[in-house]
Amino acid sequence: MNRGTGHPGRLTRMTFQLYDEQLGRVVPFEPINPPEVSIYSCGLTVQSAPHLGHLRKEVVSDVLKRWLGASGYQVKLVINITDINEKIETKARTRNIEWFQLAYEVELDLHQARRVLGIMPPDYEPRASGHISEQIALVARLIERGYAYAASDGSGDVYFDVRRWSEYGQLSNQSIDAMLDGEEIDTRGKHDAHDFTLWKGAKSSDPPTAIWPSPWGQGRPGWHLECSVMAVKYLGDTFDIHSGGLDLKFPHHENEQAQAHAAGYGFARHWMHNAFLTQAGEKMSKSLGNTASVTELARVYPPRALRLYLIAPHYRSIVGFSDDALVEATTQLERIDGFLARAGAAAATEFNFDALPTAFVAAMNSDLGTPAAFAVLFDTLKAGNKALDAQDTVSVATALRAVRAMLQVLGLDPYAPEWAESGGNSELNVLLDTLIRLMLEQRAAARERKDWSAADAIRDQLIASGVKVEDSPTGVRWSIG
RNA sequence: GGUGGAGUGGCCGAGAGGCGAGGCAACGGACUGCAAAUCCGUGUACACGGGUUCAAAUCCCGUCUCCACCUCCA
Repeated sequence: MNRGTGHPGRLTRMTFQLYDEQLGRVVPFEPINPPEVSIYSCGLTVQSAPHLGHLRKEVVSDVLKRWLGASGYQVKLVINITDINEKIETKARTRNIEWFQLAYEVELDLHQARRVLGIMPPDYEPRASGHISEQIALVARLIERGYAYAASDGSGDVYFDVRRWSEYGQLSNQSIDAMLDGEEIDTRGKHDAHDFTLWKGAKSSDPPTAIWPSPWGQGRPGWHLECSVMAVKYLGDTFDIHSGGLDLKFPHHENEQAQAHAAGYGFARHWMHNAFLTQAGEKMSKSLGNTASVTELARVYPPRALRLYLIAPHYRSIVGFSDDALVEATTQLERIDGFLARAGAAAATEFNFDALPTAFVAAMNSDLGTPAAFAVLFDTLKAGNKALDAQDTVSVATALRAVRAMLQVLGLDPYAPEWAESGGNSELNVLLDTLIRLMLEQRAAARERKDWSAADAIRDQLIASGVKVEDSPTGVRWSIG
């Protein structure tokens, strides 16, 4: 990525604002060690292929990273892989494979889905199973400090003592006494039903490859523990942003924070939660069975349209999934690409972030305000189109530079390397172009002799084959559409 | 029961006291041989009932409906 040299870093760096859930308003973002920014984003439990809702989270952290990068920060993004989970084991068993095989399979699916949507890989992607010793150390530390205890029922479990930690509930603004009692929860061995598991004693049904020795006997770490450990290990005791889906706010993030703070870590300075993708008004989730597969959708819609659809609404807004919305996103993308083509954009075109319109910068700085940012993009597109009509090449070039820079931030620039492979086989493209140009020459000849029916017949054939033909003062252009 | 969020024009989707974000669709016009693309124009939108104010989609009170979390979940 060409960051340019004189990007507006200094300006934007001071003014980026993020929504603070506890205060209910945006607050200035102040990194601990500028220009570095450390972000931990809760990753997938790799039990089945990711759906579009999961990818919304990925795309949000990708845009956040791109924006902070464009603003002059050096971003370190860590996204974990949760590969220790009973559902993974159960599913693997039904397929007669090991849990780690299934986990790895899904991890590869996730990577593929990221590539499809032009999401840059995180800077590191640790797996929970690779951090057992660190997790055991954290449990021991919490016991030592009096915030955790081994179960008295011989189960080998270790729990976090929520009543001993007075700030428990702070992140999600809940009090233990007001929470559901949860008669369903097996409270044996717990001081309080809300105490959560740090270490789970082994059960006879556990695969031998999924249990580890510990001071409390054979077992495995609890889910919440993994993230606390990996975040601290890779980003430090205190880091800038911790993000994830809204459903993780409680209990996962609450518990993560409780453990980390009780262990004496500063932990996350900002929490960021993205809202869900919904289907018919309900959260898209595996358990509801209303998920949309990324790879399947990518066969129907241009992948960049999927990405546009995911980032055009604000990250804290619920987004309703529908085919109509994806069709619309595709149309919007065509508007963008139409301008790029007419303005003569090419991979080699120079651009940098100085070209970003100030309104775009302001929008992005305001809690990653992508809706307003897209409004600026479309305004610029209109200005560029007008300049094109007026043959004002200077204004066209200005608009093009601005559009390219904005698309770069949004991860939608078709000439960026992440979309290069979606361009298909270049030899085939050259061949296709030659053939279509042949037909267009025949059409031009027919038009020359005012044989409209012959000219239109050629165009109709092309349209029927999925090739769009556009006449313009500077010549004919074709595109697949 | 607790916590948080939502209800905006045909549709999607912003905003959060005054001047109609943006997009898609539709209609009219310009351009075109005709189209396509592009541009110009066209909309008395803010769940309901009260209140505050010179001014309310935005603030206050009440009501209804919906969603999420409190259990594995982006």
